[in-house]
Amino acid sequence: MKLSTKGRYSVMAMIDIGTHSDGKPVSLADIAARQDISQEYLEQLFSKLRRAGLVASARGPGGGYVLARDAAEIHMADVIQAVDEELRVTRCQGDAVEGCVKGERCCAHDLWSSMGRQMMNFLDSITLDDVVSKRNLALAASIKQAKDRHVRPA
Amino acid sequence: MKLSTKGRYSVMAMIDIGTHSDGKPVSLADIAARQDISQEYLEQLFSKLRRAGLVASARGPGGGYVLARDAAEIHMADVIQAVDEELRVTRCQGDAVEGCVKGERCCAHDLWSSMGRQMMNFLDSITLDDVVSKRNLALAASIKQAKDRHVRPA
DNA sequence: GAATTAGTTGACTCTTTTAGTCGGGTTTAC
DNA sequence: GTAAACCCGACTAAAAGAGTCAACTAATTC
Repeated sequence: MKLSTKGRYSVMAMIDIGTHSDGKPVSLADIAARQDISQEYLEQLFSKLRRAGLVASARGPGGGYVLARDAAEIHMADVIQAVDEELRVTRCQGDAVEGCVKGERCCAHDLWSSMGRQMMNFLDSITLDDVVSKRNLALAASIKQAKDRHVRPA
Repeated sequence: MKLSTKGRYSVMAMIDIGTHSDGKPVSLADIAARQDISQEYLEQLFSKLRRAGLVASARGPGGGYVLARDAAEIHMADVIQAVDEELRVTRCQGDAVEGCVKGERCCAHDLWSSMGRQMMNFLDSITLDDVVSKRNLALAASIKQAKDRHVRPA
């Protein structure tokens, strides 16, 4: 139950671009230095981020990466899904029933799929802009309050 | 971003006990057969579940495991934490700042800790009894509705 | 147009974690 | 006293995670 460094680093790098780009591309070398991540590893990640349409690249001197769209239109779920491949909590989720016990829908099936939806909703509700401008805390708090009203109903 | 089989199997096994025990202990051999999990592996997991005070064991013939307390008092978070050690999404969460970039609090820090809280709240809001009696779906739906009202405020 | 900067790609390696196995115990009901 | 169960630690194979390396292409600048 943990996020891999791929997801973490990608989010950090996206925040870095959001923070340091003023229209100009940001080079991987700069991100690597600021965020203390190996540049070669970043290259792998950005290859995926680019293919996912989250960043655009500029080659040559002065090149680097820029956000492919407005920071307010980039959701955390997009970033993590782009590099981490899947957000599924377990095999036995979604439509297919494979992976459940003996070909049947396992007893915990609904639990896992609710949980997956829950996390997905959370990550989808926060945009890169929220994080860059530190608005996430307030948002998360409001969600938490909403949730608390429904936790363990008496 | 996925749950290990430890967590999955443990929940399945706990549900199995909740379903098949009528006061009597349930043997690991039975659980293993019904849930299609290796008995030796289950032994490892139950060693942790027992130490966490979630189940109690009875040795000798006719022995096995029973829930250590009422199913309504056992939360999914307890089960998963018992075997999966930690529910932290990243290293850089909680009080300590180690693991963040260069000894400082990294830019995504608050995001990860909100997310951890979010998942924790979810798993803590669902009890073994909810899952055994299939009540989890309704609960999850109510949380989801509450959340939707706060997502992406205009 | 040569040099340089920087992205692009794929393969490769090292390490850690996961998922399980194995072999021995100990307790207790019958 | 024996068989059914739990109990425990060590071991291992396979997969995933994390990171490196080398060679290449594109664009800018002098």
